[in-house]
Amino acid sequence: MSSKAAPLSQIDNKPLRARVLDSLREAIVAGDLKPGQPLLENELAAQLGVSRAPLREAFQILSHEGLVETVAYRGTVVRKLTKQDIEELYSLRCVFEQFAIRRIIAANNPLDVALLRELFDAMLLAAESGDLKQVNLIDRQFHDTLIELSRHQLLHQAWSMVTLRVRQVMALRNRRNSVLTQIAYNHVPIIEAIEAGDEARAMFLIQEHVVSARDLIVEMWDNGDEPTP
Amino acid sequence: MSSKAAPLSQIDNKPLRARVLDSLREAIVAGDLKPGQPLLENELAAQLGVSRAPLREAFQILSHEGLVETVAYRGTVVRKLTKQDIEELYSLRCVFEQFAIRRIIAANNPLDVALLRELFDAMLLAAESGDLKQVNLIDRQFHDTLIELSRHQLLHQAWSMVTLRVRQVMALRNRRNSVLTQIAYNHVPIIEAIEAGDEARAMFLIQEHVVSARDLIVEMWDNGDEPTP
DNA sequence: AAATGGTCGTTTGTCGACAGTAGACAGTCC
DNA sequence: GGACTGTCTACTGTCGACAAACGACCATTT
Repeated sequence: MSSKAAPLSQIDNKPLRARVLDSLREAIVAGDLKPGQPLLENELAAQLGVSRAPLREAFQILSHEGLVETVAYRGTVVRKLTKQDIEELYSLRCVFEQFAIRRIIAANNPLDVALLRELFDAMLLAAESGDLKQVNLIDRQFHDTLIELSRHQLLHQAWSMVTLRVRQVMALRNRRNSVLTQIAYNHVPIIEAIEAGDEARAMFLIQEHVVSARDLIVEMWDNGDEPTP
Repeated sequence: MSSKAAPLSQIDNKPLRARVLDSLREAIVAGDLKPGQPLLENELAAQLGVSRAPLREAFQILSHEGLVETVAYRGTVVRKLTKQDIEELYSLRCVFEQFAIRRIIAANNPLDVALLRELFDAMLLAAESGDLKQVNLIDRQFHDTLIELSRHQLLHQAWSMVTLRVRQVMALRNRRNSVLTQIAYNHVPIIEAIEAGDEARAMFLIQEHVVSARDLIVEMWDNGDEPTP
């Protein structure tokens, strides 16, 4: 965000609600606030050292992002994730990425591919040093970059709704390490298909990629959709 | 929203912010609040007879829906619609509808097609009696129904962001009457393709449909993207 | 015993008041 | 004269307090 050569870093002057929002969102997608957990306004306000007003304004956004659920006069809880939620999440994610890739291919800008290759190199590096956290971070960056390179603000906005909850899902399960370098190498054919302008192949590959990611999650998702008898 | 055979209609017990939200949203998508128009909190609160708190909470949602733009300490204005916005709007809309139709075809439920045919009949009826407003309403319902029949909550949520602003766009231009019955008949081949399970054809048709709708708007969009010199 | 009705405590919903900020305007120094 | 600086104002941001609504519990009635 900040320009890199600035002698003095910019003072964070964002409204409180924005900082509260970021804080809560991070806690939710990181899994610190568990699904189903009620968010009491008084308690949270005291904990964050703010009044209820900015907190409530942050809740509005979170609710619209689908991270929490608010019932009038009943309160706000972290949204639960059912198996169906996950199916929907990944299926829409796939649609978004396919659309983004189509646009990238149509734009046909060599710099785009170069950027993706850069990310891949970084991911490979992290994988070889066994840094799982870093691999995950770059993996996320890779897919976020796909969306950004599509240069479609509205898509970008819609994407944020999906990617936030995907992060939440990944945080809530114990990610098996799998083979790190294998994860990294999975991205190569996608980049190559984009580079070659082979739309059909890119569509197929990204779908495979997302579906396999989904399957990893879904099969080990323990909580049932309908816990009521 | 309300069930139709209820002897007593439900008393509106929604929180103020929700009613404020609906009111503002309707005013914006109907074009009563013009793009660029500043929304002064005090003024609007007085006008609606509420305090600023629920109004501000409504602003949060509207901002997240892309209908207004809020700058910290500067205020909130109705979001302007540039040509690029419209391009993005319709391109994403197309992606959403294609995805919805793929799911409808996959579900292969005859009742879905029946419902769509029903809507078509109603549209045709309205078109023949020259009721432009009604045709537009049913046209909207038709496309909303496509999304709903996909039975994909997340898609439905993302769709609302798109459809709201499409309504705004349509409200802001003076819709040429064109040939009403022609508009209605445009939907027939789409329904037939769904019925036949011909995915490729349905994809093509809905794209044509959306693109032609977009072209009608874009070509007569007068305001430039960058009015600043 | 089941169902109805009332009370109470907790939590959210709303309000009015105060503090803070950005931009506009005018004044001052070079 | 030009540019910087100080003030002023209208608006947003935040707060604490009060009102309203819900759910749980208990008393009452049939």
